[in-house]
Order: sequence, then C-alpha cells, then structure tokens
Amino acid sequence: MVLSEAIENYLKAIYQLCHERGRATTTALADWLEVAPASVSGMLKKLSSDRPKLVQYTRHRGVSLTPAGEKIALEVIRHHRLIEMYLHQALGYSWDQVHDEAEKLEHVISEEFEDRIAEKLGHPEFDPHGDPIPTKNGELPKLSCSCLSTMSKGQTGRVRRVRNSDPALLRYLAELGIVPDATLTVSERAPFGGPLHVQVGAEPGAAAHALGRPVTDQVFVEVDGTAVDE
Amino acid sequence: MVLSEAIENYLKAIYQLCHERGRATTTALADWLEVAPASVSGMLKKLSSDRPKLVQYTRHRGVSLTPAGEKIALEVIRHHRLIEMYLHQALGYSWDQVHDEAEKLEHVISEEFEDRIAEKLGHPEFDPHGDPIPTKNGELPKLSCSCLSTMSKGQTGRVRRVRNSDPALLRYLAELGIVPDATLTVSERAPFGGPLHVQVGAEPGAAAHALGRPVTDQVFVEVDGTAVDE
DNA sequence: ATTATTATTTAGTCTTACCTAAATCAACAA
DNA sequence: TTGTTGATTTAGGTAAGACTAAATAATAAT
Repeated sequence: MVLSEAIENYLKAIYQLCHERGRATTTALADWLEVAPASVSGMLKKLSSDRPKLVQYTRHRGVSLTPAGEKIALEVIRHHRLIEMYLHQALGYSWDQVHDEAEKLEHVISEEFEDRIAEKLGHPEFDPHGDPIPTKNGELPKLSCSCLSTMSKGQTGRVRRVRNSDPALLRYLAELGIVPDATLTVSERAPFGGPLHVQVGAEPGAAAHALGRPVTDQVFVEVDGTAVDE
Repeated sequence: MVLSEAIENYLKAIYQLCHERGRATTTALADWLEVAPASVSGMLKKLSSDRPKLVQYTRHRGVSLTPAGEKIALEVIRHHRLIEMYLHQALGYSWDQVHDEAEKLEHVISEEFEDRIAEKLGHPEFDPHGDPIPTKNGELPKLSCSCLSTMSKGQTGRVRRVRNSDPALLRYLAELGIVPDATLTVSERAPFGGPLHVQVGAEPGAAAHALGRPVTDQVFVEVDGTAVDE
C-alpha cells in the first residue's frame, strides 16, 4: 500500500494531536497542517471511507486512528525521528536544523535506508529533542517526565525532552543550556502563571533565567529520580 | 523558484538525452520517463511558455535546455550522484542499490544537506558508477574514456564508467569483476556485432567472458593511457 | 508523387488535494 | 425555547500532471 505524502501527514497529525491534546478535531488539524478546515473535512471523509480504513471518523465528532492507521503514523514518526538523529549525529546538524529536513525526507526513504541509519546509530531510543523513536513494531520507549511548568520552587530535575520544533525557540533554549540531560533547578515561581525562574547546571549559585508559560509548557523534566506523568 | 518533482525529472531527462544521444524527442522522453507521449507534449508546451524559460521547444522539432534549465538539471544531477556516493560510502549500499533511493532523495534534500555530504565525502568527482558529479557551479569533471564496444582485440584498458542503472545488470557486471578501476583485456571480437570476449584483471591467463552489445555499449574504458571519446 | 508508417500534437477526461463561500450543526446563554 | 456563535460540512472550483482517442505532421517506401 503506497500512500501520498499528504495522507501520511494527516495520519501523523492525527496521531500527535490525539496524544498531545487528547483528541483531533477538524480545526485543530487544519491549524496544524496549515490547510483550510474544509480541506480537512474532505480528506477525513475520504480516509474513513477508503479501505483499508485508516481512521475512525464521524462528522462533527473528531477523528482517531484505527490500528492500521496508527501503524502507519508510527512508521512515519519513526522515520522522522531516526532521520533527525542521523542528521544530528552523522552530519553535524544542530537540533534546530533537523526538523525541516526530516519533514521532507521521512516520506521518501526506503525500509533499507531506515534500517541502515538505525544500525549506524546503534538503534537509538530518542531523537535530539528527546522524543521517543518508535521501534519497528510500533512500540514507544517509555519516557517518564513531567512538564517543566508543573514543577514547584526548589525542585531539581534533568531535562528529558523539548517538544517543539521551532528553530528560534530551540536556539534560544540551547543558548540557555536547556537541552536534553541538562540539570535544572526551579529557583522561583511567580504566581498566576507568571514566569518560572530556573537555574541551569549543578552549581548552586548559577544565574536564573525567567521562562514564560509558552516555553515551560514545552520542556519536560525528570524530577530528581522520582517521576510521574507521560 | 521552487520546481515540482515532475519538472525536475523532465529537465534531467532532457539533459541526459541530449548528452547521450544528441537530441531529446517527445517519444524518447516519454520512454525515459515512462509516461505517455501526449503527456510529454503538454509538459514541454508548458515549460517553454513559462518564465523563466527553462527549455527551448518547437513543435515537432524536439527540445533542448536553456542555460537556466541546464543549471537546474545539473543541480539535480549533482544531488543524485552525490547521494549515490554517500549511500555507497557512508551507508554501505552496493552500487546496484543506490540509484532508486537517490532518485527519490534528489528532489527533497536541502542545500545544507548537499554541502554536508559533499564535505563528508571529500568532494568526490565521480559516483559509484563512475558518472561525473557536477560541481556547485555546474562544471563536469572531465572523463576521458571510450565505449567498450569500440575496443579491438588485444586492447587493454581500465573501467571508468558504467552508464546504466539497472540493478540486475549492475549485479551481473559486479559478479564478473567489471566495476570502475578494473582492468579489462579484449581477447576476442566476433564480427557483425557479435559478442566481445574480455578478460578481467591483470593476469594473462584469466578466463574470458562473452559480452553482448547491450552490455558493452554501457561500459566505458580508458584504454592503456591513451584515451579518446567523451 | 503518392501512400504507408511513425512521431507528435490536440482535445477532452480523470484524480489528488487544495481553495472560497455558503449552509448546517452543536453548544451554550438568554 | 430561541438565538447566537463557533465549528464543521457541503457545494462548486482550480491547478498539476497524468491518461486515451483522434487528428495531424514528418518520414520513408513504393
């Protein structure tokens, strides 16, 4: 079964939205894919009537993936994240450069290519942003961490994942040293969703950086050694 | 200017046909691209009326590239051959596997990717089949060799290039040891386009292989140290 | 020079995936 | 219950890039 790039992107988007926000609505998909809502309606109708059925869709009710659809979504995500890792490790791309390149390559590489870069990389479990790389049979490495915006004053943790692909944001975070494996300590928490102040690194006297909600919502941390949340 | 994959393939095909056979006709293009002749007519009309003009076309007269079109064709060919070399050298692909993968990747990689793999490879001049890789400014490394089918009995030479991407043929040639840099000696020449017998390697007593015209037309050799032809 | 053959173009369709504008549905407040 | 609003779908259309069938031009053979 050979799927168009457009369809692969819809499946991937549905997967991500369902997992990151609980459900995938027409508007959310339109936003994510940068197409008109009407186009999403049309595509969902098509996807849900085609066989094999890749999505479960009822008008006005949002959409979810069937097992067949999820399998494909995970294959595309595996491609994407393996490629990101390869670009980073083998070709020296910085973590803010990898997403755009992977976005195009993910649709065209062969199984052969996938296998060879996975091999070269030693079958990594996470990509340069800490996103888990699905295995060939569609299993996701478990990652136990919680969102930075839920941490309270005094807590310390290790950065595990930055779930955002905006190059400017990634460069900003890298500048502050907020990258996977870095140690963070919350030195101050303003109330009412105000900025969170974090120290980067293990030294106690380090300068703190004030981070707003849009940033702290994207950073995931493994607190101490005791972790909750997905 | 962002071009579709289809257009890039037309430009590449026109380039190759003009250089390998002197001219690019509608039927030859249709054959090469595996589309109907009518589709080629339509595309050529479009390409020659669009601006910037990428091809020079007059109905019933064949087509050629304008300087602008040739520039793009050479960029795509550079992508293709660099990728082939990268797959071979960095990922261990065999020479019969690289073409198909490169055919898809060539259209989606960025300038960044191109530069990085060229760098990793040490700016190679030839791909795994001996095809010259255009430089960034569109220059082709000069390759002095002549077609195996023009060699006469007793002549010895070094394989420089195999201009064919059929995996089965490439595997067959590799099996015989006919790969770039191998030494060949013509031990027998049947008349009237009959098979050519070649010994592979430097040892005088080696067994000879009989090769038909379809094969010998694709293999290019640098005879002794004195070479002619392009 | 006329006919036969082959190459090429024209005309008219199809599919995919997008769009805008208009209609409809769902959810919630008055 | 009845609006009102926002989300969603329907209707109708466009652009690429392919196709088939029919018409025409070029080439070769008689």
